[in-house]
Amino acid sequence: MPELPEVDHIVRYVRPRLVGRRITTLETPGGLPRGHDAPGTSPLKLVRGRTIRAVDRRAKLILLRLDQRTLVLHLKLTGKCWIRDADSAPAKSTRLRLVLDDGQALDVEDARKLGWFRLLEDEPLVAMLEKNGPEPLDPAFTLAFFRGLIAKKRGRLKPLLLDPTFVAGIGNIYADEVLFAAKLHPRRLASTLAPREVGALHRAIVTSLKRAVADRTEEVPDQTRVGSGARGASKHIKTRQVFQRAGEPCPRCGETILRTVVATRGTYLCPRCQPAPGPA
DNA sequence: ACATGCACCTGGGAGC
DNA sequence: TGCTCCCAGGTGCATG
Repeated sequence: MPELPEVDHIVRYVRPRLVGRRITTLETPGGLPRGHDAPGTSPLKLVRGRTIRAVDRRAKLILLRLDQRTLVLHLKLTGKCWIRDADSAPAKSTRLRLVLDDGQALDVEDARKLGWFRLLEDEPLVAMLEKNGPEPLDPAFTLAFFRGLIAKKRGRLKPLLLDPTFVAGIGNIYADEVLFAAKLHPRRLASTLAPREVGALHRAIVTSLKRAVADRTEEVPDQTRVGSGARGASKHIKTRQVFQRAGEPCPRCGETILRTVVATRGTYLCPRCQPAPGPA
């Protein structure tokens, strides 16, 4: 489900409710994703009795810092996090419930079971985090830095933006929003960008993500869909210029927004603002 | 080394 | 109501 702004929002929501709390029990009411052992036999059992010292985000990962170790959560496409009363009935798709010493619980739900969680010591944690690309909202993500990154790339822009080792945190929604903001077609080759287009792309990445983070100010994140399913839209659809808006007018020029497929992913664009590259 | 496309899962909506 | 088909916001890995 979530990309950088959504994961960031979830972290801001759970952090004050988790930091300083001790985990008393670990439950897996809806069954674990593939590859996970039962908690009684896996390293996950080691979370019991530990105190949550901090909650951080890196890329789309949620990091629950415990004593000595870190519980890493990846929500993938359909993962959600809720703070619930520990007495409440868990949702059907609850993969993990961490019961806390104040009677609350952290529920991790994931209908498609694509997400995962792992308890890691510092060394493997650092190795895992290093595989992610740079954080686009970090002050170090300057235009000069970005020029160096993209100079080595030749592929099409959409799959490049979706590559988590290129830049962290961008998914299918923000890839389309970024390319629209930069007025670049998703099939443009990175190697064909003029210097001012690289500048526009850099600016679009930073401003689109910053705005999405700043928009998410409610205390409890919107992790639901209205109308739901694949075509469902969260209430933040208002902040989207093109994504899932096929058939609607472009907010910039009024041309009809198109849906197409690029690198197997549904892709939305304005054909006038984002002219297609030549056949070559 | 780099680019591409599919596999991994399940569920919801549309159309018949 | 109950099919069947299509779609889904991520990423690791096999394949060119």
